[in-house]
Amino acid sequence: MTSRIKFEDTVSYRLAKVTTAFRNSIERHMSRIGLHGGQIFALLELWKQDGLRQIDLANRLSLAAPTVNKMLKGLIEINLITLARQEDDARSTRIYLTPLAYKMREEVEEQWLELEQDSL
Amino acid sequence: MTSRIKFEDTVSYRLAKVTTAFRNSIERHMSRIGLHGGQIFALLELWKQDGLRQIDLANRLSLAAPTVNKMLKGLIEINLITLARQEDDARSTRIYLTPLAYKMREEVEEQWLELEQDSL
DNA sequence: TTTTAATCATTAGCCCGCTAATCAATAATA
DNA sequence: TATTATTGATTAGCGGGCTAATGATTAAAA
Repeated sequence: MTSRIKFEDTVSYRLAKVTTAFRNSIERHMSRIGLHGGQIFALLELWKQDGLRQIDLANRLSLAAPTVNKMLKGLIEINLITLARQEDDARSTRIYLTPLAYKMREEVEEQWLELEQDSL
Repeated sequence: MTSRIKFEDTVSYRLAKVTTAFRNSIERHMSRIGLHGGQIFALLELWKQDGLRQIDLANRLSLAAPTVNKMLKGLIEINLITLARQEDDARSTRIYLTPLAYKMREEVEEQWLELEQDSL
């Protein structure tokens, strides 16, 4: 007879449950202002520093390059960022927030605080 | 001047970081035995009780029906489950583990324990 | 200088979540 | 009984994560 783990009693199991629930919570809150969960984090970084390259953003968010690339397309779609190729290095593109993105900061902060309440 | 949140200092922000890191960790561990992160949880439930309907599994995992449906296709693909239509109710299908799925339990438990170590 | 290596962005394709919409079958009601 | 509502599975489509593979550009090395 092999040892049987009670998965439900493990930290990992509970953590896994929490993660999905929390991701849903972010999505629910941010959808109220027309955003998706992941997009917030890109905006946070760009509010701190505009004009990042994709690779910089990927590093700061600890995400893979294609993940960021796809996310940026979504942000361009809803008019929150623009991409501009660099003249000094034709490989990279720089990411710039639109005026709309700066305006949205307050709304995001509101939802973030509500999320914070729910999370506790 | 509007109040500016330091997102990095919020619980939600840190929790969000943890969620992605943890999901990656599950994926990394389970990929060693040819599984994906989400598939584990379906197996856990079916080890507890075989022959569930899709809707039952969805409820127990707190997942949407299409999510489960898609996941099951992946599990069929790697020969871990089979689906069988019910004769008493032609709407539902019952999910049955294959012998291979029962054999894999030990491997999964091993990886789960390693994951547990990493999570702490 | 020419070749090679490293860097950045991108595409393709997969898993894991979701919602909305559809279809078939069953249950409930008029 | 005939109609209507509910249920279960499925499809389509999207966001958000990943790896692998390409292509273009730049940097480094021979």
